[in-house]
Amino acid sequence: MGRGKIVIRRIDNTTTRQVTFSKRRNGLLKKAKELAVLCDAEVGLIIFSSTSRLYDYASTSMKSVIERYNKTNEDHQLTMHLNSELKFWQREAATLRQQLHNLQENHRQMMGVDTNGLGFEELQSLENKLETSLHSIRNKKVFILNISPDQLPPSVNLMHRENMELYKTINLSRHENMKIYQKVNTTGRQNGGFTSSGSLSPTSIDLELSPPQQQTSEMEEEVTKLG
Amino acid sequence: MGRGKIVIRRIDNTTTRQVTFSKRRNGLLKKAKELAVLCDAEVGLIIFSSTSRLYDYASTSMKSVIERYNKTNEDHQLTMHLNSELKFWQREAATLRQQLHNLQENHRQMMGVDTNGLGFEELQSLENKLETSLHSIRNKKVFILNISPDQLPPSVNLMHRENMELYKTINLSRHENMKIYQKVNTTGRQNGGFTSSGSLSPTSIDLELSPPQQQTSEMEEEVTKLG
DNA sequence: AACTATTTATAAGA
DNA sequence: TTCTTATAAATAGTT
Repeated sequence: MGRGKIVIRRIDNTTTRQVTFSKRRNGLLKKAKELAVLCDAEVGLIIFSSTSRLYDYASTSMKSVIERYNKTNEDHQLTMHLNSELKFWQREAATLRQQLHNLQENHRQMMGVDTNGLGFEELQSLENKLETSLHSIRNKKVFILNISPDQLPPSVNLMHRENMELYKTINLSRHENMKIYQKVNTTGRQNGGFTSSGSLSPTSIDLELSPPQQQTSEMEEEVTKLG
Repeated sequence: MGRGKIVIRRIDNTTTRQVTFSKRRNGLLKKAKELAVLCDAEVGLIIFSSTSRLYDYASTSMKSVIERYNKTNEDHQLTMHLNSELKFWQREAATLRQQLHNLQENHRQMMGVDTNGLGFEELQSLENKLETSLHSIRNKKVFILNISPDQLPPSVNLMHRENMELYKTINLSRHENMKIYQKVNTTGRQNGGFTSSGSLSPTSIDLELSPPQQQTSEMEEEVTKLG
């Protein structure tokens, strides 16, 4: 805004630079004042010339402006910090919620509830898992019983034998069911109409004890804990 | 610089004020940047809107600008303080110098030197002062002598009596001089040609002792100190 | 947020 | 530094 247009870069000529500094400094100070008055703003302006001379303006007082600035800055930094922390915990909560949900679903399926959406193969897999789990648990129990059969009441030993018989019977029926399924489901595999309802579901039978199959090292570790 | 000229006072209309704030704030920030770049200056600008929102610009960093400002301000305040202190002591020195000068002049006059610029009346006044002073001093001396005349060597008592006689003689001659002056100087009073030179000046006679005129309470106070 | 008639700022020259 | 002036830039009021 003058006789000629200029590009905004450092003015090389010292005299010109100083003259321009003087003019623009006054212009800037004037406009700072105007903004403060017109718009009811608190304004602080500090200018150091290249020769280190100070020129300043503050609508209230520089002390007040700087203190307010520092306070605002502190608040801002605190806000930013709290914000990032908040986001971290929100993400953490979302992850945990997801994990919880997965676990709940898994648990419901393990408990034989909410298995309508599962195909046979999935049910089979679930059954196998439960079987494995049951075996493991039974083994542990049997192991404990074997350690001190004499210390248990005779009624328990009786029950044990009784259950062994029942287990054998059930195991046989399971193998039969398997054969039937393999005959029916020679080709298609997706949701072949089999559900976990009725007497065909092995998981619905509530077994308490397993036959006395000895299991190994893992169990011995448990024994040391129990001893 | 717009469709109409405006006066620089708070804009009452809220919307207009906010719009103007937005425009002028941007303009101010732009000009602050331009000044910093064009003139190689360090600039810091802090603006709080009336709604307490912060807008700021610093050519280096606000921290740097504020630190430099505080440092400069400290230096400035220190300079101001030293300056005022300097001025105080300069004034103090001038006062003392003046007092010293006055006292020196007075002393010279009391000593009978540099009395050329004085008129007769002034000389008379000076003489009276010296007389009074002499009386006072003599009284004190006499008082001391009267306290313990036996403790002094006989030569001092002799001198005392001798001086008493001399004092009477001189006193008489002084009164004669006074009469002569009053005859000569019946009308004019300003520097009537009389100076402190020659045998007419009573102050040039060196008297040591006064006649034994008793003086009062003031002297008794002095005695207690001497005792 | 854009537009534009004006005012204002200022670059260059004296 | 200060003044002048042609011109660039900013912006007040309007759409």
